[in-house]
Amino acid sequence: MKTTQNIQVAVDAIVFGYSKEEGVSVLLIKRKYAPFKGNWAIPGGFVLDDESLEEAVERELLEETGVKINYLEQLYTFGKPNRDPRRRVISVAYFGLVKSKQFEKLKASTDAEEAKWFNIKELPSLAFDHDKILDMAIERIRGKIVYQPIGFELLDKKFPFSDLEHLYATLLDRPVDRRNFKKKVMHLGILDELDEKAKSSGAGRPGNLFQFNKATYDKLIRDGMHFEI
Amino acid sequence: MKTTQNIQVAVDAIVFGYSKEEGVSVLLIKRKYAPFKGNWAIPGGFVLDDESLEEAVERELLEETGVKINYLEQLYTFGKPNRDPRRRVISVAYFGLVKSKQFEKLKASTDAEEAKWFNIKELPSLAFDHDKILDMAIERIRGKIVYQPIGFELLDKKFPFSDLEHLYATLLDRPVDRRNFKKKVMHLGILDELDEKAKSSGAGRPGNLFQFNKATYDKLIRDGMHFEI
DNA sequence: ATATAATTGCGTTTATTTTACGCAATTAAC
DNA sequence: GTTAATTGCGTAAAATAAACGCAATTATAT
Repeated sequence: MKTTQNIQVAVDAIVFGYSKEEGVSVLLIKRKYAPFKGNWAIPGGFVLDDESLEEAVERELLEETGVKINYLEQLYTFGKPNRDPRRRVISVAYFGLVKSKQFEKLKASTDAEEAKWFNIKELPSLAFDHDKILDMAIERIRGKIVYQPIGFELLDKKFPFSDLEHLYATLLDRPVDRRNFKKKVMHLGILDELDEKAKSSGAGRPGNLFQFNKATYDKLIRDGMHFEI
Repeated sequence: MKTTQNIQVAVDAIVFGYSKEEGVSVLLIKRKYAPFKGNWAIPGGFVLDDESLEEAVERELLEETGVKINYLEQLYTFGKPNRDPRRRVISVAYFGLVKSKQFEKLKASTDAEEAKWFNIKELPSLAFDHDKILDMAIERIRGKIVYQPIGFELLDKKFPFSDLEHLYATLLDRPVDRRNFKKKVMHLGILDELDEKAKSSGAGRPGNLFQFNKATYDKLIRDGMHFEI
């Protein structure tokens, strides 16, 4: 009742990073081997027989880019018969987030000739059907940030409030009223205001640092709270 | 750089149906073969080398249950190494909807000894990790019905307004104010009110039939409309 | 030192949306 | 004809979101 299948299973990871200077960026690699040698692509690779999909993602990311992700969720599985010119490959795409601090250290290796962050407004065209995958990931992060607290996964553990505001404005690509935004976010009751001040990042009055309180968030969610920005 | 993989790719389909009398139901099959012989399970099977994932879902569903689905979307991919006791299987789960009319005609065959609709409030425990998959599907349909017009895919093409109201109340498992609900839905401008009256389904005053206008919906969405119930 | 520009912190007012609920009209069943 | 069920249309109050004012704090330039 089952014919021997000839399908390979891969994972891909669309990883986003953020900094106030660079905006929202995505991690891409330049392919070292054919097909699409020299083209930019989403990092990823084949799943080993005894590892979970998530383990495969983390392994491939570390191998190809040196990056450790902070948040990972499944995006979509792409399985059209001819998406890879060599053979049938279905690819389970994940979408991941890294914290600001991790943002710089990249070291390409194995299948990747180079790893690099690209601002999501200045993307090259990609190998395979990776353009489509990336589009879907960008749509997902934009859609999700308003009803799930994933924005905090892109910031450092402690951050000035203005960073959060700037992240939302950048990602949603629209102005955010500072006062209403702060009212809304603080009213959720999931941010702890610390006693430390941010080290002056230039001009202006430095404010306190804030920190996302996941335990409180989980508790509130259990009690029926509805997160929305 | 790539070791020969020994992973099988399957698809599963969680199919929901609805009728005013039976409520929201899900289509399950009783397994004819080991493992889990005689257990209820989600319909599905292995993907053939040259078919897309969606084609595989439709083929398996037709084979195992005789049902043709009206709406199909990908749910999640399950890939933990030991979810199938025989060998490594990753399963791409889809979630589908059928219209009320299709609701009755079931004919089990191939791997299925029997196919049957189960109300989502009276579910048996299932083979493999199918309980988890089904939970996720129920969560998805509940979550999605409020921000995407998928409810109409469960009703017949023409339906009395009260059916729509009853569907939302049943699925969301909370009372819906008839007047506010109608105001909200009609204000979206995506339902055509027909001149036909529903044939009296019992007592009370019969109202007009309504019909979802997908063309209008698509146009409004392009113009930035936001569907929400 | 002092003025200037940048940024934070705390408000108020107005508009919009959601929720709660009243009540007459139509129809089938008794 | 009366009753029960259901539809169709509305209004008032409550909650939420949007628009905007302005003083306080701090680094930088003069």
